[in-house]
Amino acid sequence: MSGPHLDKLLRKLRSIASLSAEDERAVMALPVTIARFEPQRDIVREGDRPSRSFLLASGFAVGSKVLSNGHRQITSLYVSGDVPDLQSLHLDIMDMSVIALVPCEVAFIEHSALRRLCEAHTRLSFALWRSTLIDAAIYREWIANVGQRPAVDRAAHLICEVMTRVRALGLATGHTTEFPLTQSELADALRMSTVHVSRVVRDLRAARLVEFKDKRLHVLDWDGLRELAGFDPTYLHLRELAPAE
Amino acid sequence: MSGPHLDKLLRKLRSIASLSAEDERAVMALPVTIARFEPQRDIVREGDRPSRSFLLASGFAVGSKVLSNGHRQITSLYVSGDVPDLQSLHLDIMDMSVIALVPCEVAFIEHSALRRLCEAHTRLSFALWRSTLIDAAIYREWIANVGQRPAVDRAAHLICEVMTRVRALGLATGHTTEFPLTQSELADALRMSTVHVSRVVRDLRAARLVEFKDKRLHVLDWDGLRELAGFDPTYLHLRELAPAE
DNA sequence: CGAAATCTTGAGTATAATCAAAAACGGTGG
DNA sequence: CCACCGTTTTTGATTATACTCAAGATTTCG
Repeated sequence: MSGPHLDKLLRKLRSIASLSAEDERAVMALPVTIARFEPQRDIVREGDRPSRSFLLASGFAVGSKVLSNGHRQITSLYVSGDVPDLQSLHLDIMDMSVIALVPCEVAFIEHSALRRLCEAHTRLSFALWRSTLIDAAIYREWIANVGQRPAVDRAAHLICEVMTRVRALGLATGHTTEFPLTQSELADALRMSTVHVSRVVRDLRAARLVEFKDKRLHVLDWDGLRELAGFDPTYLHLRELAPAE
Repeated sequence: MSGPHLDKLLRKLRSIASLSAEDERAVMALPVTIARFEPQRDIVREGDRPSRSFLLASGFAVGSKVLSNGHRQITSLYVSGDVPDLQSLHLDIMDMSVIALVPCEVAFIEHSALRRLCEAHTRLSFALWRSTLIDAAIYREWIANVGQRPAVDRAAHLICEVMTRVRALGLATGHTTEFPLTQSELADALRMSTVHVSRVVRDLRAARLVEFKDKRLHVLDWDGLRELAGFDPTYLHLRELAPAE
């Protein structure tokens, strides 16, 4: 069952690597199982030992870890085209959960099929490896963001990252995109209380940098936001950065 | 020029994957260039485009990012056996620097040689990929640590991680190991001021959990420290966790 | 429309930052 | 070995950023 779902994966891989026609055919030939997850449902859970990975074909999801003190940290955001648990191909146990924020279409791909693909197509294997390395680069930036930026800059940086990523995948119209995080979820991503998120968002709005409406994000002043955040997209390792406007 | 340096790489790979005799021979046959870096020297720099990766054969290094606001975040710690910039095999530009904290012996390995190795030995390719995925898992945990734990727990968690990693590599004697970070460097890793690190370290000492002396770390009460930190080593994805004592 | 969730605002507080200065340490050369 | 220098660590006092608590407004959704 291929269909339009694997298109999303191709689009993602093309944004970070160059593939041959043969590579693309091999990707499109992957057998997948389609499933749908409602908001707040776990797609995989910390502690699971998956025998397959999944492509997020549509929707919006987050990766999260719950600590022994009960606090939750959101470690990553996923949009359509991402393969949030590709790591499970080589790591047996999940050390985070992936949670749907909106209704998500998901295409499961058996690890065995992925392994065969990697063994037969070195360039594709390297492209998938590269994809996981970019995930790691994003984690590094998040450590720095969560660690060293003041609250407003931190929020601005997250917004810059999301906007750059969705634009690279052609998922944004101008500087507007889906952004279904509640302020409580933003708080868990940005190590802030929900109260403080509310104030920070108010400040960003007052500075006429961004606007939130209907679970969508509008960046009104990209250059201003980028400067506030100190955002440099190098760490996203995109093949060609989408033009700023 | 192989020699004892590549032994360290083998030991590391064995701690996270199982290799055939043939795989091990192929690793030992890698051509390397040996270099030595003095404390505080950059081994690679943010913005570099390396044509080789390096094995840290001995010493202790950190990965760090400097933000536009001038603050520095240490994103990772590296001990002998680690290949801190293995990512550069598939990511052209460095998004962090790696800095020696003590005199470090380094074995450079050309990317071309690594690529040939991966193409010829699928199992080794997967082991190296796995190694980068474990790095990513550690980043995830750091995001959670920096984001959601109070200062003392945060420091305790970092110490637990280091101790577990060096013990898995056989680099510790009991619960004592090399630990050359100054409090200022700890501050950059744990998002604390140096003043606060001093107080936190005093508290850990007062609780008779750890002791620092001669750039070495002694864990006096492993279970107490682990409990304080809420430390669960799952995310390190070690093949067999070294026994706690 | 009503109930639940989310967001906003204000007031008081806590954790950790900053500032400042002194003590301890580590390496170097006399 | 010891005196000296720069670095690192410690301690105290003050301040700031962001948290908690609490209540009210708004939005979302069945």
